[in-house]
Order: sequence, then structure tokens, then C-alpha cells
Amino acid sequence: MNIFVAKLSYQTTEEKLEQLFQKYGEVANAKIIFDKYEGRSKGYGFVEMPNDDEALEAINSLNDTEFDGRQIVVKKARPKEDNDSRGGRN
DNA sequence: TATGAGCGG
Repeated sequence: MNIFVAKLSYQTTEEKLEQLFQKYGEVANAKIIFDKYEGRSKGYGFVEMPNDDEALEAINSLNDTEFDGRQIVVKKARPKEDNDSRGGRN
């Protein structure tokens, strides 16, 4: 499950996010989005967890909590298209 | 160097 993490500290790193979520379950990969021009963190990132149950638990546990000195927002990432009949840009 | 809503190097 892809997890969207925002309001992160600009000093927060991917490994710190991974270790943070690993405390609640297995983390496949954690990524922080950096600016392409300044090369600095945009302040948000994504965490991928193979176990959906642990992912939801991590979201409910880490959402609106303090991390690295700043309160973070943890939510499910871009909802995948659960219906191919919906949308359809063509 | 600093900043602070938001979905991707």
C-alpha cells in the first residue's frame, strides 16, 4: 500500500521515514520527494508497505503525530483506479 | 540560508 506522508521536516530523510514505519510493520520502500531545482526536500514523501493491515495501522498511528520535531500527515497515497470503466481519458 | 500546503527524482 502506498502511503502519502506530508508536513515532514526538511531535514527528514527517507531512511528515517522507513525506520519510523518499520516500527509498525514491514516497509518495502520509503521515498522523500526532493525539489528538482533546489535539490532540497519538498517536505513530503511516500512510504510503501507490502502489508495493507500494517500500513493502515501505521497511518492511524503516525498520522497527525510529531516526527523529527514536526507534526506529520500520513494518508493513503493516490488512490489507484479500482474501476477501469471510471474516468477514461481518451 | 529559509519556508509549510501538499500526491512523486
